[in-house]
Amino acid sequence: MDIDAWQDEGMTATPDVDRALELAPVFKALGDPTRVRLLSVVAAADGGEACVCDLTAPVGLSQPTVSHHLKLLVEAGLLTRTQRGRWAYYAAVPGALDRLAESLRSL
Amino acid sequence: MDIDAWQDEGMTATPDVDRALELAPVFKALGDPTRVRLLSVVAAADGGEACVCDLTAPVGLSQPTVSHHLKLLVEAGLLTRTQRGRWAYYAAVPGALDRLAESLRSL
DNA sequence: TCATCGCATCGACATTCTTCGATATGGAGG
DNA sequence: CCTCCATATCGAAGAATGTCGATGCGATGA
Repeated sequence: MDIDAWQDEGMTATPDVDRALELAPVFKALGDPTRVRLLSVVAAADGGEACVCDLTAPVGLSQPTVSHHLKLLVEAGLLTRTQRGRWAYYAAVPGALDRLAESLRSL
Repeated sequence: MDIDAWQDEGMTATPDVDRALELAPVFKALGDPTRVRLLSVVAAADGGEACVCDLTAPVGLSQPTVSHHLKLLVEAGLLTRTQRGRWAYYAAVPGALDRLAESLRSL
């Protein structure tokens, strides 16, 4: 990568690069209509949480695909996963979107 | 697609789907560190605009690659392109990021 | 008019992503 | 235990993405 090249030259990455590198993956997680929709459905769900079985129908995709997208959203720090009984409940991370919006405004 | 399936069943797409479909492409444009960086460099540039020749060095990529990323950012409605002489000047679309941040907060 | 400069486009390649069906895992209940 | 049920993981296929060198194109200046 270019950044590695910089570091090979003994230079330290600028704050701009650091912020871009930590911001882009979150945006990438939001870069799919299905995931934006999942986020929206989860946030609007009763109690602020929903299990996978409640999410497959709204997005119209198979269960494995929905589980995959949910995993990406968790890895991006936008959703949490808690297992209760045999169900996995997904909920929005409080303030995550607000913090992201703030980073966006000060970009 | 799933949405087509819904429409085949005589259902109209919900506002959620519409918003996800118009929001996701913009987030996808921000889903690459290089493009986040380009946006930042352009915004911080003198006069709020920069030509391609000023942008290749900061991101450490080839000129065709930078032009490609800039095109994506323009298509996403985040940058404008104006040609003056033989230079192409890119500038941030005023308020675009703020509007995006707003959509994000009300997601 | 012709050479040059800045940038866009093209063609190609490797990588990543989206999606699915099939299968594994693990908790609940009989 | 053994069987269901809800999810996760796996493996694969097709599409999309990031990157580059080579080339095309419009504008400038000699």
